[in-house]
Amino acid sequence: MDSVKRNHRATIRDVARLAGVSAQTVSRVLNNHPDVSEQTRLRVQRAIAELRYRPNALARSLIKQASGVIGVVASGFHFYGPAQLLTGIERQATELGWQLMLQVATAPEDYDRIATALIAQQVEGVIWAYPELSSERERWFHQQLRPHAPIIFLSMEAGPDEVVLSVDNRLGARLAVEHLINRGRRRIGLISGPLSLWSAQQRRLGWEDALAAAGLPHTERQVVQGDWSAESGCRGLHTLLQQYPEMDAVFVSNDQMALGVLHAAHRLGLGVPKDLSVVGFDDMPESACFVPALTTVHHDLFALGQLAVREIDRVIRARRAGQPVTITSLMLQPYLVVRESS
Amino acid sequence: MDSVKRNHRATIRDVARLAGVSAQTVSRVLNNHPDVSEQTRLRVQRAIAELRYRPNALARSLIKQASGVIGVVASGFHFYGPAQLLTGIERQATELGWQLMLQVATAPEDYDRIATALIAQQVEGVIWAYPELSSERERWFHQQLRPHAPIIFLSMEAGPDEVVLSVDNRLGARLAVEHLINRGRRRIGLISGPLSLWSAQQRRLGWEDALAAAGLPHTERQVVQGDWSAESGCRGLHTLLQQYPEMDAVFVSNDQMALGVLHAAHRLGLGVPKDLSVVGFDDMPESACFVPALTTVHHDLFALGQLAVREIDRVIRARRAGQPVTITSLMLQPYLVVRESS
DNA sequence: AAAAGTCCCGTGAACGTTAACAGCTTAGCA
DNA sequence: TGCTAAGCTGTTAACGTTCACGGGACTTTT
Repeated sequence: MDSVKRNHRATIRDVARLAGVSAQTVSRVLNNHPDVSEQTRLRVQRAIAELRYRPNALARSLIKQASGVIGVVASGFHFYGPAQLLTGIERQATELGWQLMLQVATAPEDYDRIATALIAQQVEGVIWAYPELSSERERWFHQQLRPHAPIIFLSMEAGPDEVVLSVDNRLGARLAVEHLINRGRRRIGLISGPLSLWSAQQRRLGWEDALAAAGLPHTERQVVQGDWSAESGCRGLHTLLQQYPEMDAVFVSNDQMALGVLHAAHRLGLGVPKDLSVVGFDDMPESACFVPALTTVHHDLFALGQLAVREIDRVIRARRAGQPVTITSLMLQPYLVVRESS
Repeated sequence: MDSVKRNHRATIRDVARLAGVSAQTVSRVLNNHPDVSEQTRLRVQRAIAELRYRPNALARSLIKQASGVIGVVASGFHFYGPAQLLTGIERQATELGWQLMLQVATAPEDYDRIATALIAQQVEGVIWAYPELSSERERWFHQQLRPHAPIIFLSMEAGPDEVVLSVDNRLGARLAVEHLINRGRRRIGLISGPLSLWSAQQRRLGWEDALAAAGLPHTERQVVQGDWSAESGCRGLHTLLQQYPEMDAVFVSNDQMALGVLHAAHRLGLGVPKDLSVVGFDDMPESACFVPALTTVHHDLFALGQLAVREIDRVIRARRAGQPVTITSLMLQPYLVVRESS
């Protein structure tokens, strides 16, 4: 008798049958089209409720040629910066009604898998927040992803025809190091992040800028490369003190590594800031609670994430409407927060 | 002449036409079906490459009645625990070939929006990692989400017919407090997380367990509620010292708040562990670098996330095959890591 | 030499929704 | 009275893929 299969989700046709109307009319009710009489609308809504009908976004995407999904390529959740970025992206995306398809990259080898997945899922735009620095990147993206969906890159080198939103890492680093110089420090070390990443490289350049502007030397023995983790900051300080024993201040490329530096200094009996000044980068909320409280560079990655979504949203809407858009690259300005460690 | 629209993605039919075969044959090549001659396979693959054809996962999902997507409901990226969980989930999901549709909940008011979105996107399973403690939860889920997709809950109270994977927070807290008691401390305070969350409540119960087992009192003045942030730990210690001045040790419900406690103690001139022992919960990598290094409870949320994906994968596969599955709730055992702060 | 099996390939329908169009009714107007 | 417009509803086709089925060519078996 009952031709509806058990355990089968109700479709728009089931609703139509129950309400005694056509599928098209149900569709009109679902999409708030005006051309439906109040009486029919109510009947349809009752049928929807009774059958617990839920629209199928996949079918809708297929016919509409618009999935309502944007892809996000992130580098993980471990560190403060990426996490803040994701938070901003997520917040703005749900506010504008976009769904997020999340992809985590750990190395350039993941690019192919990620691009394939995003294209298959018909994402309408991509926010690429894996800040790798590679010469092949541009060629690759143009071939693969770009023909299918617009991309906005975050925190990387701007190439031609690419839109990149970022924080001015170089400026931030310069501010940090200038501050150390103003406090009378002259022998300033650097614990950098992985130099394959644009942000790490920019922060290093900012450190060089400040030293050069003050006529101070910057040599390889003043630099150690970490991996953003506290533990690497800890090791970094030990190595740095061996390479560069006369150091009286250190600029650390993120707050988590700076925490390791504070720890190591404490262990070694070095007073901060008396014997060694320390400045970090990120201004995580925890940094105010370090012992001693950390001087650091503040940047608003939450805002950057939000902005990225708003921009991709603009591009996508314009595309749908067949209008041309221009969005341009942009850099947010960071600033220094002075606390006890300098 | 050329009937293919400009800017239009190639479809399986375009490939078929170019290769001189039917769409079905192209489909067979794409899905590695055996019944294709080597010669045809090559012709099709050449056509795919030439047209830069990419399969449309939405169309495939629609006909296959299987989206290959699982929904993840998270509480954000700010704190160590949730971030670890997400990392484990993401890693295992890509390993098993699942796509992730990410939803962030900040309050129970978000449930409706999130469930609607996940159902619309035809997720085949849901990992619910927003650890809220609410009596209405069960009723709600049975009505809404359960009929559409299996759910695994993480870190919450197990109800009937619900599968919950979690860490034994209560045990972890008991271990921490027993350790403090073994070190001779008798007046042990608690800085808890938001008590609307199951994990925070469990940790509080573990603290009570240990005190009760040792015949020690536990009163309201020994407790302060924080919000997981370092800053709230800082404030928490101040409040707690006012309410409970004779305190000689404190169990802090997560490491980030413990950082705030260490900071506040340092500011107040309290020696840790001499005047005040501190034990945290989480064992974030940074905790080993706190000043002093933090004694804390280690739990493996990465493994928990992986496990959750493996279990939902099992359930989904069984469902597809029409087989019954039983998965059962489970608790991972945490352990104590003793460092300098106790 | 017929029957059966294997290999390879194509046809038509279906998944759940919406776009485009057509058609019917009623109202308004000259 | 006839004409136009407005309001509401239904029909058909389409989105891009796969499933179920059928069938031809060739090989093997009896």
